[in-house]
Amino acid sequence: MVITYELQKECSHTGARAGLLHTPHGTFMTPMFMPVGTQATVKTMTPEELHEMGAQIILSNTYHLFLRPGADLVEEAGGLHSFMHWDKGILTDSGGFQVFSLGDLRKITEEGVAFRSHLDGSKKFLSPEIATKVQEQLGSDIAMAFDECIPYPAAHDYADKSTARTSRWAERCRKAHTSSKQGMFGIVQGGMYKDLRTRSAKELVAMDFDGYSIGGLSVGEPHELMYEMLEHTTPLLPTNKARYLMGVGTPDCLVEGVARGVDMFDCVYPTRVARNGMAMTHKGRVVLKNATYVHDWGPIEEGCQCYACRHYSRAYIRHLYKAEEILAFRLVSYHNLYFLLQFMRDMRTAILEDRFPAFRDEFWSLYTH
RNA sequence: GGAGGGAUUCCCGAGCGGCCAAAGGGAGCAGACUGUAAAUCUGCCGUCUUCGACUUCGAAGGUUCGAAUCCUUCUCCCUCCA
Repeated sequence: MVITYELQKECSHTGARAGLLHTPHGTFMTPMFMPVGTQATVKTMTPEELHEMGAQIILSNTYHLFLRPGADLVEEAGGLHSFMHWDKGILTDSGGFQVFSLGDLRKITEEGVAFRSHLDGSKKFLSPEIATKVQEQLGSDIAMAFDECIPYPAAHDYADKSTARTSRWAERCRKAHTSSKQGMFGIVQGGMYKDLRTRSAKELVAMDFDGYSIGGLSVGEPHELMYEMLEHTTPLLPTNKARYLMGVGTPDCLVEGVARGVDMFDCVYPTRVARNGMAMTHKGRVVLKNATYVHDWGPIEEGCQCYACRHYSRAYIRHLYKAEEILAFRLVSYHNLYFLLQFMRDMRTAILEDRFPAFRDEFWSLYTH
């Protein structure tokens, strides 16, 4: 198997676990956060910077790269790693999320999904087989099965049919996948229904993927509901494989996800929010654009060792935002990613030292919002 | 010296008798953002405690039921002719 998970330590009070994920591009520590680089770039960050902040695996996206520049071109470049100059892990999302987010631009059938390109309106088609093929061409370390991310709220009947289809699609992906240099994860769906989550998990586990992700969460439902679904789902997954909660990236959800046995996360949140003027800290959000920071000469977060915090004040960064200077986006993207990456490292250490519950309590005592 | 044009709420700029507290931008302020159609989107933006009331459209007078819009004078800007 190309991708393997090695469990190192389980928390004695929660489901939290620390482990190692072995991939063709290195062994990475879990729990981990994966920065998102949809279009073969983590917006505004160079690979050197990602390295420096301790990023291990980054995400990229099948749908977006399929449309532009096209899988053939990336293949011609020698795959995504060499195309974008990143020598660590890459996980490619299958395009399943775009099935969910592109709304009217797409039409789902048993065969696959017909898209209207958001770039030029042209007709495109993605199926389990095509998504798999494209990901093989991209050459990521981990490919994701092509799924449908169910919106929230969704009726049981719809969620039922959609989840069953996602399973059939997963089976097709499994069959279509031939690469020996790439692993593939299955995606558990089921909406907010436990019976469907159970069925989905069982069906996927039977297909023996290299890891399992939990999809269709963090789509607008209350956090408590997401935690409940997670709590129900992770125990259904094998302990010797990695579990990946897709699309989650605020610190509160990360701790609670880890507490429920999740090993991997990804999210656009830190980078998107950075471009919109907000920094993430242990105390919660800091909206750097706000007038309160005009004369604030302290760093984004006191004690943070990131490049931005070591050299720049909130007042300066606020000025950069107001002047629409690109450096603001870079500095805060750097900080937010660093913050989450460090946060995951701290969690991992706490798990290894068997003090995760205390870590979690301390986190909640500081965090607001 | 002569002939025109113009002064609008923080800025630019529409309005040219009632539907105007006054379009639209910008700036400012605040909020949202969770497998990225996102350097995006939303709200507020004269004062007062909401309905509503009150004070505003260079200044002062005037016409009118009613004026940012019409008239008179004044102040300041701009263009052209000498």
